Amino acid sequence: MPFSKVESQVDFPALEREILAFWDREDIFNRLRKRNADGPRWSFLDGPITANNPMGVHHAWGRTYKDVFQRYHAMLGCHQRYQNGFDCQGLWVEVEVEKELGLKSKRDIENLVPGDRFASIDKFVNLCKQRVDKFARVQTDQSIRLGYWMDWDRGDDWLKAPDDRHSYFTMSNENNDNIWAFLKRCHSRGLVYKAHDAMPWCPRCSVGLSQMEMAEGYQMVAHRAIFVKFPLLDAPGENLLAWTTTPWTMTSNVAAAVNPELTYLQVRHKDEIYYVAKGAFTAQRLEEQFRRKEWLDGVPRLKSLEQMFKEKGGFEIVGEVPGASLVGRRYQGPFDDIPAQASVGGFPAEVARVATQRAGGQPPPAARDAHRVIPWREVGETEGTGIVHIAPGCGKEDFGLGREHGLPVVAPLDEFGNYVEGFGVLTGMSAADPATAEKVLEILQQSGRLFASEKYPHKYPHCWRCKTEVLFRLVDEWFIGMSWRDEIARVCHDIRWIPEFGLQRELDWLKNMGDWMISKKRFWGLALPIWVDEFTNDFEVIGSREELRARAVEGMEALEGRSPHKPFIDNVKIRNPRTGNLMTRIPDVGNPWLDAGIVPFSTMGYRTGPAEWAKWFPADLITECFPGQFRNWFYSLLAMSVMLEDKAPFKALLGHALVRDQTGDEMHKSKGNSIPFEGASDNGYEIRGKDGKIEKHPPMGADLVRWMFCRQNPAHNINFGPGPAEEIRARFLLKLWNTYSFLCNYARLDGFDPDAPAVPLDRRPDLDRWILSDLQKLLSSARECLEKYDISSFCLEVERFVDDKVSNWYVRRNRRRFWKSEAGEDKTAAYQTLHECVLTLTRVLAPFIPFITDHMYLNLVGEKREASVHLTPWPEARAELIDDVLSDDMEALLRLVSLGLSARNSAKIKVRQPLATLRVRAASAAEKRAVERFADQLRDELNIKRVELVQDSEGPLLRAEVKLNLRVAGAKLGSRLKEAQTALAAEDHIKVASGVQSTTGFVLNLADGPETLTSADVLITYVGPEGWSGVADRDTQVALDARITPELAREGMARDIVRQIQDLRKRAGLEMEDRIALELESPHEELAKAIEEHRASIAAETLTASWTTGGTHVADVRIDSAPLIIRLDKITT
RNA sequence: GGGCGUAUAGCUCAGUUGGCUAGAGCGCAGCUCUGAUAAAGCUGAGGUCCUUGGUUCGAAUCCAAGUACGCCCA
Repeated sequence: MPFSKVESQVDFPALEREILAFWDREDIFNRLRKRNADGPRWSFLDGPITANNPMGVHHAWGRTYKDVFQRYHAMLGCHQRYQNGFDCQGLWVEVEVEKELGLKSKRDIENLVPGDRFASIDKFVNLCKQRVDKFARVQTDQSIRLGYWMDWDRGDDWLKAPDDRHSYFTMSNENNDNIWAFLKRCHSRGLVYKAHDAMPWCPRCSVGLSQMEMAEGYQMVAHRAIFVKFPLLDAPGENLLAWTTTPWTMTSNVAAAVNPELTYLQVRHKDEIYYVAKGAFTAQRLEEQFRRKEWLDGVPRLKSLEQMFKEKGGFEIVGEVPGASLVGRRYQGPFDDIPAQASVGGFPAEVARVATQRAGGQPPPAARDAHRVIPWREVGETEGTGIVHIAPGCGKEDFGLGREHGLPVVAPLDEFGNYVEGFGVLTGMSAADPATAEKVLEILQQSGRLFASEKYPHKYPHCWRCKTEVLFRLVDEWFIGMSWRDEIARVCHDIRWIPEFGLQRELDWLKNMGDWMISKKRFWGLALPIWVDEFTNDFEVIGSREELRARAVEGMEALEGRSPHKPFIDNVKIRNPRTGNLMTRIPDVGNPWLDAGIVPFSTMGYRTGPAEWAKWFPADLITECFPGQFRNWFYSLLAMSVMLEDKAPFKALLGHALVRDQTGDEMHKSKGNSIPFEGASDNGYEIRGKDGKIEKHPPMGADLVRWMFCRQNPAHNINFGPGPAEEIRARFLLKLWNTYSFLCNYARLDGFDPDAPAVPLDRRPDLDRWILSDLQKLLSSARECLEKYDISSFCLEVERFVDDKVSNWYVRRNRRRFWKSEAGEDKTAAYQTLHECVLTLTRVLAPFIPFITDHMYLNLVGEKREASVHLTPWPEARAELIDDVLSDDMEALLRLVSLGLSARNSAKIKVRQPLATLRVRAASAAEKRAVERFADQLRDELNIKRVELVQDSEGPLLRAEVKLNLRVAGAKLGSRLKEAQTALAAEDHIKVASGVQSTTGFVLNLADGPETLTSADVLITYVGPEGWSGVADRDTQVALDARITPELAREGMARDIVRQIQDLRKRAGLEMEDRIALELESPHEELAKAIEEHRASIAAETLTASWTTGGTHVADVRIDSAPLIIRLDKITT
């Protein structure tokens, strides 16, 4: 039985929980999948979510999109995979597990089981796996609550191995094998290589950071910057003046770089000469940042070099030389007495060995013998001295320059960021420790090499996970050469990027990126399948577990039945076919974007069922949060797919921006402005406002959260919070709900049968045919928008349809058709029309707000029904119902009503007071038709007796009256104001009115010259004939007869009386259909007369069955200040 | 330094291939309606469509330069 009573107060979260239970109980999702099993395929590929913490409300944006498009395609009958993905491996999980265990460093992990490194790593890796499982479960439950329909793991599924679950896990064996195959393919093209490089390195995590990771962690910090003297060997008393923000790297100085194109000054100061770039000497360093307050507290404004020289006792500029003339000059380094500087070929020994090998057996000189000036065009004059200290073991560019110029490398740090042996008193000290910088300063001070020091604020990279400052350290890492980037760029053009600028972003990244560093010196991750012969440096890349099994000569037994993770895989050895030596796997794990990028292959059966795979590849759509992913997931997806198949792995990409708080600030747990998912869905949540006060807010429910994301333009950040939520709830969800509840509650009372034969369209009134026509238009646009993946446009259109059209016009105009007591075709038509609108809305909105729509659907349908709205087919527009002329006419009517109300407003007569006549001068054919065809609507809506259409031949209906706006025009005209007033009065006001509103303004000629008036200078009123109120909008004019005759006044009183009676009925607790006995009593003559005149209509409006005296419910009210006593009683029959 | 994006009412944002007097919501002011009622509606005030130049009969829209902000890269 449809139409159970609908309360207007609704608890959406509770309703949603009931629907969740219903879906579960009735197995709706699986019924849907079964129904679509033979349908055309629609391939969605889920980007794996990091299973490391519970979801926040920001995760719901992308997940809502994912669900919307899958549900939409399900309604179209498409067969889908519904596979969610979890990203499992990587440093972020390790860091959280470390935190849980209270570990401080990599060494602590290796000593987790004291004294047993193997067991320690095994234990740690297992804890990482457990953490992933734990949060994958949490996120699964949260996603289910969001209404996200995927093939979720439930109950015992969680006991299965990752490979056997419904969601995919990037730690699975299948994922691993596919990545191995990818790497082998890269190796077969000669792209895999190992390199020494000075890389950004986190001393806490003991791990190198890739280019993509480093980009995430820039923070403003102040470093001790130093100006150091490099005495030139060929000219005693002359110094290069070098500058650095990383004093610890001075120990490893090898060269100094100048820009050969710049001019350098010779500055004499205390009997010595200093070389400094000319522009750098006087540069007001970081002055701009200082002024913009991009600064740090406690850091003084920087001094120019000139100022420093002056303060230290004055200077004299004695010459200028081109930078090129400095190139090649040799100097004495700042730390030449330490052993590391004296080591031939570089330092430490391994570095010297590799360099010697590279140079064909001839070792480079020791660093202290290599100091000279090298040219570098990148050297600038805006910071420092224009002379850059080069330490190839401590910086990326330095390393590159060193290689270019054949310089030795001095690498000072171990994996914890401490100086190794060979650095004198500094050995054992941490480069990250500010005290070390002070020690370096002290040493340079003592040796007379320190010219000056300062605190220098700048953006410096930090470890994006643990926020530790990054150091640059010489390491050997494994890379995939990206010389084939053009192949990737080519397929980018095959993809539909939404927003479109995505393509440009991706191409930009591809153009600028370096080689892909794929190794990580950590524990929890993909085991890189690279086996090395330590004696010859031969290496091999293994392409699968089967291949490894075939090649393994030891350690394989222990790996069988285990996932290919550390530490067991580390014991597997293979033999070098060339030398017969044992080959050992490199200890590194892989970059986690390898894990995520392979999923178009690993999750669709690339290795195991190529025929099936080909049916799902490439995916029709992926959708993720934009920022970051161009260099992360999108990049790895594209790279891996191009390497394996030379094809884009997806056809369309829908990206969205970030979730901000409702004031536009970034959400942070620490700021107290982030919203946990459960808080938004069910529990309510607290946020800290800008004033620091904590406010509690009720839950929004999943549908509201979803709708807020759906209606948002994906290219823009969303300001999310209780304010916008409440606004959208009131404006859209409640409007929809109120309309639905209006329909149900009346349909219930009237016993409306939704399955009864339809009243033919030509027998339904214009209003019915209009709303049905506009409904069809909405449906076509729904289809169009969804095919373009543009849901925000559609959502905004639905909001307008529900609010402006259905709720505010159709229902309001038709209320009486539902109220009237007699049944009949007109009433049935009204019900059928509104029912169709609301029912169709539930279907078209089902993908977006799946809970509310299903609840509504189930209460709206009769015998002809599916078990759930989600089992209904997508509603297609019926072209035969579209009537464009009718839509135009209705729009014209709305405009005329609005003008009429404006006219009433300016006459200050309330709508309840009936008036005699409205005259309309129409500006368009549609308006003319509207006046004729909808005269009854106009009369009713504006409470007037008569509507007249003025013919064009009758001339204008209104006169414009223009007066100077004294406040504005007075300021402009001054003493000429009086004259202007007179002159203006003499002008044709119609012409003035149109003149001031044009772009040129209206020119008024005054005694001492013309004055141009604009619309701001005047007040324009449109006036009708005496006693009429007129309003104009563009060329449409309406005039309202504002004269209230005594008859009209009494009729107005009668309406007021009705309202007061209705009010009393309600206060007396009567039901809508209850009949009453009524008494009206007033000593006021006109009021009494009004009662007598309108007794019949009052009775009809208020369901008065008899007139009596002495009712029990009494109200003492005033009608236009005239006293009235109302007494009534419910009649019980 | 390079690339991409954004700039429209006090706030948040729509504005299609260039087209009449640039719109909405919130907020503000004044009202109204009243059996969808702890709901709803109307009217109004409020705009240098970032600036300058160009193309055009016509520019918020297209082009160029500049400014500011955001993101990415170096």
